[in-house]
Amino acid sequence: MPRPKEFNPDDAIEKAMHVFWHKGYEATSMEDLLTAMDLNRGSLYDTFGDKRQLFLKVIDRYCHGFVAEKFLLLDQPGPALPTLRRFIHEMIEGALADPQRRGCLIANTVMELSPHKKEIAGTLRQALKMAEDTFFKVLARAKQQGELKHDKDPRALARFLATMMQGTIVMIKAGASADVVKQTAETALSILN
Amino acid sequence: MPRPKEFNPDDAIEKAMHVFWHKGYEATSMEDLLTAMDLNRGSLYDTFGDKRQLFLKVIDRYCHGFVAEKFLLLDQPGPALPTLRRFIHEMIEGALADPQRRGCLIANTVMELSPHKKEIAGTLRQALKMAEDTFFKVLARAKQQGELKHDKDPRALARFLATMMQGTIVMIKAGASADVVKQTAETALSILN
DNA sequence: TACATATTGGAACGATCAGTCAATAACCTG
DNA sequence: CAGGTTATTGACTGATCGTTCCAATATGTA
Repeated sequence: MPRPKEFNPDDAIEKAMHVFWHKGYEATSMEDLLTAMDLNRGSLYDTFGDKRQLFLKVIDRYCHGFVAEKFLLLDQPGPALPTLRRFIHEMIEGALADPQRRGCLIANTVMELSPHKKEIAGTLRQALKMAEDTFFKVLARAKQQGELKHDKDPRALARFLATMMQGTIVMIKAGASADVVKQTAETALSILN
Repeated sequence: MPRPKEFNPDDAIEKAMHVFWHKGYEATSMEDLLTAMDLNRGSLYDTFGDKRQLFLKVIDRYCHGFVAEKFLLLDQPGPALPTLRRFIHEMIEGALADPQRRGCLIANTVMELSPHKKEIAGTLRQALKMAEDTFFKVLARAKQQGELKHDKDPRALARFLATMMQGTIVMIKAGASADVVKQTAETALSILN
């Protein structure tokens, strides 16, 4: 049996995630990653492969270990619409609370890389689809429970909410004030009435 | 009087714009720009300064000579809401028709650079504010002309539309289908009813 | 004709880029 | 303790980055 690693690969991935999240893919250098992850070139390349492979792992980690967990809140039983409203609200509060205003790593990557790198575009589409589907489930439940009028289309509303969420991220990154962002979200949510 | 330039600086800026629009700021090299603009290093640096200054000129050009012109459509007299709907529709058609799905240079730059580069963030915020204000004007006019119910808030709706527009751009860059994008826009516009 | 300036093409700058490699150190098993 | 295996380390690669500079050439005006 070999010598064990001196670092935790999961922790290292998470540290790399924050760098990519902050600076974007192109602007992040291996030097940045090495210092942030606090390991040496050899260890990084041996463990995670090159920059592209590391980034794919980071994206995967962000989607499954960071975003998915928050969307779990929407799967709880009980009143659906209040839960949905609370979720949106918390998402916005979280994005506003980040002093760096990094927004969403998925949206950032969509904007930076999606048109060029096909392999990663698939993963990103999948993540957005997951968000849409989760919205759909909670909206369908809301309709079933009589919280949503009969003429509302849960699928269309889910797509609308997903799109609105991305737009909100853009506005937050652009420096919009908290008040304006929240008011705009309320306007958007009024479509559920 | 000196020898005149052999190239049209405006055309050169526009060519540079398309490169930045396609690849983003960081991923665009001076080499890319030189070949696209079809001029030499000396000419480029003498005329436009360094990469950062050139990019600022590009952004300015995009905002004033590319976007502003399209928003002029909203200033026409007559029925306001149909004009607004047509504008949104055309914006989406244009973005979908671009085979490269480059989205919006302003949104791209907000996502890539806004949190880091303060000087450019101001220009971007200004551009987004212009969009919001133009939406506001047309919505205020709609309300005045009785096309919009009395309980609707033009300012809130304008911010909503601006945010929705950005979200739509993200979805288009993420590869959403034309049908879904248009349906989602219709859902968003139903808020005006 | 002569001066002034722009273009051209390329050489070269230091810095940084992503990635490689071999020597060294640390650990586990036997 | 010894032998084997792997992690760590830091120097090193070639390529590319943005930028500067220069000498040669071309073209306008005075």
